[in-house]
Amino acid sequence: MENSEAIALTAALLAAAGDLTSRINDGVVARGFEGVRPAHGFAFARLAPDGATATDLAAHLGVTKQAASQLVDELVRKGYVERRPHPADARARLVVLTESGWACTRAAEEAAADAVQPWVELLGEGEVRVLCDRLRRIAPYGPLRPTW
Amino acid sequence: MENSEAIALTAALLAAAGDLTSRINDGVVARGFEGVRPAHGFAFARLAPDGATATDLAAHLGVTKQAASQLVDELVRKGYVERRPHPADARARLVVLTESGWACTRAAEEAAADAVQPWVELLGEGEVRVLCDRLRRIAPYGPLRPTW
DNA sequence: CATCATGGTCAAGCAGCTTGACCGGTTCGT
DNA sequence: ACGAACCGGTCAAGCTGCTTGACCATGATG
Repeated sequence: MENSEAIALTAALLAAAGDLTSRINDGVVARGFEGVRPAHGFAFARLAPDGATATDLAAHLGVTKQAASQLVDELVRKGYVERRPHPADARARLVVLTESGWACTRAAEEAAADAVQPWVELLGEGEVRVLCDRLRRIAPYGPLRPTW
Repeated sequence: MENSEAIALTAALLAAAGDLTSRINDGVVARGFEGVRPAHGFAFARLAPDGATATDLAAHLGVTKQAASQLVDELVRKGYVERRPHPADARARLVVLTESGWACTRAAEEAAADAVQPWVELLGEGEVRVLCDRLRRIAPYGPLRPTW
């Protein structure tokens, strides 16, 4: 594979990812959730199943625990999450979604579905699914880090 | 397509893009170009053909012209680009790559090829090419904006 | 030639992150 | 059981890369 093709692939990947991300974010905002940033979405993804500690979140987002804690502060202020005492460790605090946080998460999923809609129309549902499969086989799925 | 699949696709896309980007950056640094960030790569991509003005660059990167100008300052300081008088507009300055800038660009292409290598081994060259084609048909290829 | 648009710069400020120091609770070795 | 090291969380200070706002000089337009 030629070098320039590799660059083109990277650019296409970034453009696609950026496009989807900003569309989803716009969709969430349009559904009435103000002041949410894409980073919050990634936090929600980690918090949704059973909650998580700030340190867990930090590892997941690829930032320091202080940064994660600040992000949690912000989400608390906006009413999307709350801190509860951790059932098994008195040092830790379990961060869980509030009802509003769950609503926002659902909104994000709807917005995501809307955002991929044009792709489905262009490539067909099967192709999109294949695309997704390929990507998931490739991407190590580590911490989500801001890449530039 | 289910909502949760759309989210999974987005996550996979972001993970893949982030993975590639950071690998390329690491590869460039490993080739001896210090202090380069992924953002510089996007600037190089715009500057490479015939140079560009700071305002062009700003539009391409999705930032203000002041931010673009600061980025150019940084690249000048590091010796990768230089500002020349614009041949057709006395207000403007044409930013062009120096020899070192060209070397860095070539290094980035090599690093990109290396970064994609595991994908090729996993999916085969044809599949990767198809993947790339799909993405390019989808992504509007607008300004490259930091997405979160 | 008056007016407005455009490329660029200077200056100030801010958001989101980092590093460093620290406290209280937990875990482990002996 | 007890001291040492470890770990989750917070406070505080600082930095980087960006933004907004004001401004100047040149170019385009009626």
